[in-house]
Amino acid sequence: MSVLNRKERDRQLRRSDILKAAEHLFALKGYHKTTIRDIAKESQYATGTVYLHFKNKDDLYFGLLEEKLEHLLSIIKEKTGQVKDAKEKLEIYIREDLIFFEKNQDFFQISLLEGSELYAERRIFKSLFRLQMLEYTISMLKEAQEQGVINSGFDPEKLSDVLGSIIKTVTLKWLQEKERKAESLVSLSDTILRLFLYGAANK
Amino acid sequence: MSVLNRKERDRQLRRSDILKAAEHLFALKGYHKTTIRDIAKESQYATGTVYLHFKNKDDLYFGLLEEKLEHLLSIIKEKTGQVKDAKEKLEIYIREDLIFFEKNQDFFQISLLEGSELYAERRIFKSLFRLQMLEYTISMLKEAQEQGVINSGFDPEKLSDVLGSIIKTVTLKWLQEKERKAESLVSLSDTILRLFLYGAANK
DNA sequence: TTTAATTGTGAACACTTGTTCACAAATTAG
DNA sequence: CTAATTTGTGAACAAGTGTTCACAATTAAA
Repeated sequence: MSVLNRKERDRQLRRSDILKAAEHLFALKGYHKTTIRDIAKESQYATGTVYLHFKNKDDLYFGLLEEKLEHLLSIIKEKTGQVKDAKEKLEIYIREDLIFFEKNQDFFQISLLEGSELYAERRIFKSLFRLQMLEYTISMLKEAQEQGVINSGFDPEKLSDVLGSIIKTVTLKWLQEKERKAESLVSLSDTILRLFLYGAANK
Repeated sequence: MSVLNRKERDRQLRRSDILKAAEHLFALKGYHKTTIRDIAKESQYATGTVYLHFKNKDDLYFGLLEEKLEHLLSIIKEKTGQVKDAKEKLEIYIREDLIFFEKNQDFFQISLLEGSELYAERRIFKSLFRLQMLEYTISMLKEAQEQGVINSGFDPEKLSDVLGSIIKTVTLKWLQEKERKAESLVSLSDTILRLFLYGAANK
């Protein structure tokens, strides 16, 4: 049994070596420009070994992406679970997004850039995670509308897209100018909330 | 001379045949999945002929993109040229963007999706057009701040990104649900302006 | 009409890259 | 320690694709 454990553990280690290399390279060069050979080399295995642990390149990339985003959703759900106030919920939602992106900035630098292009046709991503996240965000916004925090004139789905794109845009901008790393990404969450709720107008 | 003209005209016709096919295919399948063979076939020429008119694939794609966006910028500049009021300017800016995207929806369906991924490293796009558009938008927003229409607390560059991303998001959403084509894209410009200026909050 | 120049053609080239597979190495079982 | 099983290896395969080029077809010049 201890043998089986070691075997399994070694297997997991190898898998995780490869995942780590893949994450690093995808982050560095994006999906299209990262080859299986690259990943094998960086993780110091042979090309074929990668296929002992992952079905194919898509599996590797989308598995990674989905894993990360599922994690984000679970964090958000957990943190907002007990909160009743819609505005506070929104605040937490934005903040946790930013904290997560900041923590995983290497990976998301490219993922956010590649944006929707890749996802447009990948079954997994389209069906599984995305819908869940969207569903959660929409329900949160609807709640805010019911509580009178958000104007009911707006379509919640559209609002969800807009909020998501603002977060994405601000994150990308932050990532690109991280030389002057004066401010942390999460420190921008107030700005985003304010912009989303009250707009850019001068009072 | 009339001979020379016919020659040149035929040449332009061929060039435009190819451009048209390219536009159609890029719109349909995106940059990566459109091959020179595809373009040649659709425009009913041989593969090599494409290279008689365009240096390479990049040249074709980015030429097309840049041409379109330069056109958009020129329209915006023209329409806002005589307008003094910052809010009205902003209104026109948004409206003309939407009109343009609606008019060129085939092309932008994919271009917007592919988003920044491709551009990240292409010299031309990075330097030439993008900066001009950004510059114009920023100056417009600064003017709005000076006129007291927009809160000076926000960084104009960030605002420009956010506004751009809202327009992009709403456009993409509209493109994707164009079955229920009840509303035109341009009819959404009020919503965008309102959202951008006053936010989603309930008054 | 014949010759020269231009233009179109698509097969061939060069390269990339995801994936497989026969073989080697290592590990486990007897 | 030997045989059997599992696992790792990287060369080879297959498919795709941007680009070129020798040749053919067409057009212009003489």
